[in-house]
Amino acid sequence: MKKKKTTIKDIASVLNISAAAVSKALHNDSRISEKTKIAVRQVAENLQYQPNHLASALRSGKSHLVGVIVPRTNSNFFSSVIQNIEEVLNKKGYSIIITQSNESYQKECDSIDTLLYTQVDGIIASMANETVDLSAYEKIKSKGIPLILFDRGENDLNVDYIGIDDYNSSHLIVEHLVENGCKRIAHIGGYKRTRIFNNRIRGYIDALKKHHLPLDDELLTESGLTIEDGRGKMLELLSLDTQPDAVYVAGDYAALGALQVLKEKNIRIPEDIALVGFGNEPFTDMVTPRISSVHQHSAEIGKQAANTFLKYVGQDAIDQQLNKIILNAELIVRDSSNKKTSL
Amino acid sequence: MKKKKTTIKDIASVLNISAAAVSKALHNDSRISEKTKIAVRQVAENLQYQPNHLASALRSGKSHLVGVIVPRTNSNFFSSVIQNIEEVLNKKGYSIIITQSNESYQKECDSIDTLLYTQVDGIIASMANETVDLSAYEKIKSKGIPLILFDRGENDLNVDYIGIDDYNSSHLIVEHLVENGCKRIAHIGGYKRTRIFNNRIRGYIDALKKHHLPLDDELLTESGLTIEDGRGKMLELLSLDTQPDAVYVAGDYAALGALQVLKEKNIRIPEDIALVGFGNEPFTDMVTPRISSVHQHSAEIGKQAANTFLKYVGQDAIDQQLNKIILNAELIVRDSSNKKTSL
DNA sequence: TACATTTGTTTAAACGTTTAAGCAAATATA
DNA sequence: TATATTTGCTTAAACGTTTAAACAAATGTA
Repeated sequence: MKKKKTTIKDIASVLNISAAAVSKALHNDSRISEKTKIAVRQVAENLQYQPNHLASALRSGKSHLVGVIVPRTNSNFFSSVIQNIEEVLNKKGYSIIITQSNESYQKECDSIDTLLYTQVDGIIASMANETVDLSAYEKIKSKGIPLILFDRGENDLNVDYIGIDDYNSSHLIVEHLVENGCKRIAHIGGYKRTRIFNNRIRGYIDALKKHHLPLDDELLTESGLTIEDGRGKMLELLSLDTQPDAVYVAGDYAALGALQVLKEKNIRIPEDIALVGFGNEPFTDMVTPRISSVHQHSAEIGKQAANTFLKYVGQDAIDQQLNKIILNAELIVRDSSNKKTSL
Repeated sequence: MKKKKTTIKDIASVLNISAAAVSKALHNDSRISEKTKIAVRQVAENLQYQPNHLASALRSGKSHLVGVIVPRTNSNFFSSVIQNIEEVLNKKGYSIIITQSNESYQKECDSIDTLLYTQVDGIIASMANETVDLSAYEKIKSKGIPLILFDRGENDLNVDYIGIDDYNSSHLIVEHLVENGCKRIAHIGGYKRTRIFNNRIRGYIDALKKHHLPLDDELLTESGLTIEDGRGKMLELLSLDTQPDAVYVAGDYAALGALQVLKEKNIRIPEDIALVGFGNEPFTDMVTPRISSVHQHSAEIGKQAANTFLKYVGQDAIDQQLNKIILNAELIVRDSSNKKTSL
């Protein structure tokens, strides 16, 4: 009862030729006659032949599969990156296997094992927040397949990286807030151990200095940047003796939490406190007031990551270097921080 | 320079035993001595042995890969379903390959081909809006691997299906609106050719009848349910001679578009017009006013889909039937339709 | 006509596993 | 002691491709 799959041999026996000839015909080899090719294609069609990837990948040593590891897929940023990676790679005959780390180091290690086991030709990854031990990533490198990091990267791995200029983004934001008359700017940041959040924090500090603004420890906090974190940190900021007149949040979800608190406390936005998020998640444009945020060029990041992988395809020896592609982020100014239009 | 991967043979030659023995040792075969097993595991560790999935899958005929096809991953519903599918399947040693159809029939066909080519052991899918020709799905069935549909299904395929009770959800919504004093309820629906949207429309019509409300053609529209569609259809409804006092939108994104229009026109929600969405996307709880919506039990759907697949694993002959698992959806009442709390 | 090249195909090995079958040695059974 | 069973391994084939090497036939060249 089990359905027998048609193989190259079945086609061969129908036409009384060798399996090798069939294989070559299907690959349009120049040494196969046009007549045979047409016949092979015809029979393949009739028998509903489906090439077996496992066999060809095993034989050729190329699986034409690329692993993609992201913290989660349900943020607009990551799903947009993925979509663009897929688009570029599909055109070149590659499929992608997506795995989510859920920000867990353990899950990330498992994912890497699964991907290596599946014999992917390369891995494109954005690291989990938790990840500090790089051995799992070293393992990828040791297998001799290309590893491309994006957004959440790590210099020490010495591989290609695509991301935005986080340090400079903070400058843009602080500058914008200063222009809007803010003088006491707080930062609800991510964990410093994650490079991108560290860069945002450094940028924040340096930008304050540049504009001769007070650098107050109590205005700078670290968290996981969930909605709840945003609420909690905002409440803390409000309980200070001197409240900030602007809050720059390193993630949109946390910015949303902060926004909720401000609204509940009937604090006017942006008049009393201006708010800027990071990531330009679609909801920042949906809530009231709309939240200013930083657009991360997710589509571009995805495309560049895919192209970087393709650069290595066909190379015998993969010798990767720390090669950073840094895109300029764009600040999207909306109601939550724009005092000028609300005049 | 190319890095040589360690194989089972390398381990065998180190220990001076056969490759078969190594294979069995790694699979904990009872006919291999404990001593050998320990030695094998030790050497495997030392040589950084990574089993080759392609080879084992080819030989055993089981790839332990499951394909998942969704319209897109960036909705909360789909990413939650995926996450739960992955969770259940990972525990049983399966990995998933996710592909997005982007609501395109062509892309869906390509995805199916890629998945079959990759020799997945089964496919879990939610169909694209565009899809009417079922031949690509018939092809999956003809390969003798299980096909599980969720959310966007099709009876004619005679396979397992997991979804919510769309027809009844419409009843819940209409009932809720009637209880809130609404008498002229419009429906911004999806395309009737998609079964779930058809069911929502049928439910809407029948519920109106049940409550002896006018069934007015101009109150019932079809669209792709994007934000833009929601805006357009809402504007149409507002231009009617007698405006509705409630709008039931079959998708949250379109509901958001409708909400934007209502706010722009300074129409009070829910007093002048009550609004209900569908899908319980996180942003429905973020916007002002918060949008009432229907929770689709995405986690449960994912788990059930995965378990349904697992049911077929190990069966020689897959003989699928139209077997529907229908979950009860839950109406989450929020500000946009709740007149009682605003009294 | 003799030799070289091109064309179209076949043969056979290989990719890294798994697994049925076989077999010798060790152990148990009578 | 002779026979049966168990233990621990080996051998060899198979999974469905790809591909290097070989080769006969057809065609080109001198």
